[in-house]
Amino acid sequence: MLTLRQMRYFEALANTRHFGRAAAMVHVSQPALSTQIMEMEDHLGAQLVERNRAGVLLTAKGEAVLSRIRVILGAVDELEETARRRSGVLAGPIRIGIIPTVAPYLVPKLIPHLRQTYPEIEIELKEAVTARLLAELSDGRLDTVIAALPVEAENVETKALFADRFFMAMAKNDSDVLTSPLSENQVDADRLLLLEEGHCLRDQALAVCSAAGKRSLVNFGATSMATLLQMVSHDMGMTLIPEMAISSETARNNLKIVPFADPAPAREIGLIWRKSSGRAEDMQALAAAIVASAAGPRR
Amino acid sequence: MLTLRQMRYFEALANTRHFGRAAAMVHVSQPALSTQIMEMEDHLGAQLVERNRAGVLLTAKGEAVLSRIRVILGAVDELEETARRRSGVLAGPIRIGIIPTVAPYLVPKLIPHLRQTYPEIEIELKEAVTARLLAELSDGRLDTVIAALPVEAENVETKALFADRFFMAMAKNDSDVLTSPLSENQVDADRLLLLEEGHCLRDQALAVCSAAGKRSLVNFGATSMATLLQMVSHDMGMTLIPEMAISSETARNNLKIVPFADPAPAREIGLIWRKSSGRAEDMQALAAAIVASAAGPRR
DNA sequence: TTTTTATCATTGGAAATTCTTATCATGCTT
DNA sequence: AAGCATGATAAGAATTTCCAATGATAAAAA
Repeated sequence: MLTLRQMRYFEALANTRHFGRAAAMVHVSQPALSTQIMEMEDHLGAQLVERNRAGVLLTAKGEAVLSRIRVILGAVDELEETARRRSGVLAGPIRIGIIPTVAPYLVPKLIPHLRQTYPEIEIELKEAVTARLLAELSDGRLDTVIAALPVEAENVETKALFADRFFMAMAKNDSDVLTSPLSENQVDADRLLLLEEGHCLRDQALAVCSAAGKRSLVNFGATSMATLLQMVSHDMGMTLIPEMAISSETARNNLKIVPFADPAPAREIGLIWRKSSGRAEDMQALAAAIVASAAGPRR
Repeated sequence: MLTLRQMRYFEALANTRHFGRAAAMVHVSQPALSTQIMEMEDHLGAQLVERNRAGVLLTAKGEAVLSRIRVILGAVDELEETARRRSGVLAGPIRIGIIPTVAPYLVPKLIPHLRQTYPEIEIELKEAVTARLLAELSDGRLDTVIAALPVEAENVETKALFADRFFMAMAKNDSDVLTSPLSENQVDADRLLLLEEGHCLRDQALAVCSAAGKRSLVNFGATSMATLLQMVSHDMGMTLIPEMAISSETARNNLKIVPFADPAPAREIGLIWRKSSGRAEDMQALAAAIVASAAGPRR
């Protein structure tokens, strides 16, 4: 069996062209190195070096083998270095899944914050609906998921991060005159616009407006909050908007934001990871970073 | 210390996602594999796999390590295969040096002959004057040299291949009328054309014509036999031509070839290799191939 | 609940590999 | 011929790797 040890010895031998000095270079006795070189030649079925009084020469085949060995040893060094360099909290790769009704508002604050706090972090992001994210979490393609709690998943741990209150968004010139603060049963379910199937916010909106039974007029199913609010600003209806989306989505739209009466309905955003991941420390740090970047710039 | 064994075990584990099956795949017990994986994680200072009842998951770092490991193992396989594939007489790489007054006449016959007889041979050729070839032979950049004997070199073995008689070449319309066969002192040293310094044929020509002391008229020093005979055919003088060069060099030139009286002067072509090369078998085979291809097509 | 099952970790001692020291063999140098 | 430098060989010690048996744990079944 060919070993890295043999390759390292062989490279030393090729560099020094001398068994004794090569042995010293790899901190081993000369017979030990001799033996390994011989075993290597034996295993490869070829003479790699020529033994002379005046030192050692590589055969043509030895040269060919040497150049391949150098490539291999280089790759091994790289492997060791990259694997080892990253250690500590949130250092190295982490794969995060985020639901679409959170991602656009959280990511622009979270990522820079993480990069600054944990310079060695390597973030990979995935945006999808909760069910898909949980599936990927479960088979190991994600390390953690940011979604609305509660979630149905096994073998996971969960940490609540913050509550995200709901508001009602409608066109500034909407003819409906609603008392502010709003009470939940004032909402006309026929005018309620929703995200497409699968988004948890869709279900939450229906629950809040106690309209699960009724058929919503615009059953179009928007693919994103931005699209949804675009529709709202064209007075096609109204929708529930989570607090964290307000500042970025109302800046450029013709929208009026109406609060609900206390206790305001809200969703709870949480962090989810596999119990078996052994990354509790990373997860606590990540949770803190999320809370900080979601809350920080708000004030 | 990271080992190939650990990498092989890890790859099996990544493929099977199961310690027991991975262990079976590499023909080892499960604890043995477990231990190696743990040592690897320890050494790299990073968790590579996540242990679950429902199998095994790779961490993000584990995935990164895996892809590098696959590259490394692939390179090792290639190394083993290419090194081992070639074995047997004159199979694999051989670096041959040939002097310029032999190469153009021998190589076109020798190379096809070798390729046919030893299909796995990989020939690398170098053409240079004897001194340079012997230097490269001595420091291992060549495996063998084809040159005129005797040579001054240490730690080498030598095998005489064949004698190569000298003839005198002159322009067909040369005004000198020489008796044929020629005796050596008939040559007018002032008309003798020579190769440049360093070619053994230059010294041999001077020796044959016993003109070492005299200054040759055309001290131009041609760089090759072809050039030299070009000059001869333009009636700029005459020169010594070795027998092996005659057929190809006279075909297109306006030359007259005059033999010497017996015993005709000749050079001896031989094969030279390092005593320590351990390739005596290859060398005997090569010698036979050279004799066969130099003599064969002559009759 | 308790039991069973599946899975990976741990332990203890055997087997194998690898190492060191001492010595040998060889060919060059003196 | 003796001395020197170099790599090979030998014998036993140290280290690594392995296996078989067992433990620990959590999910699945009873």
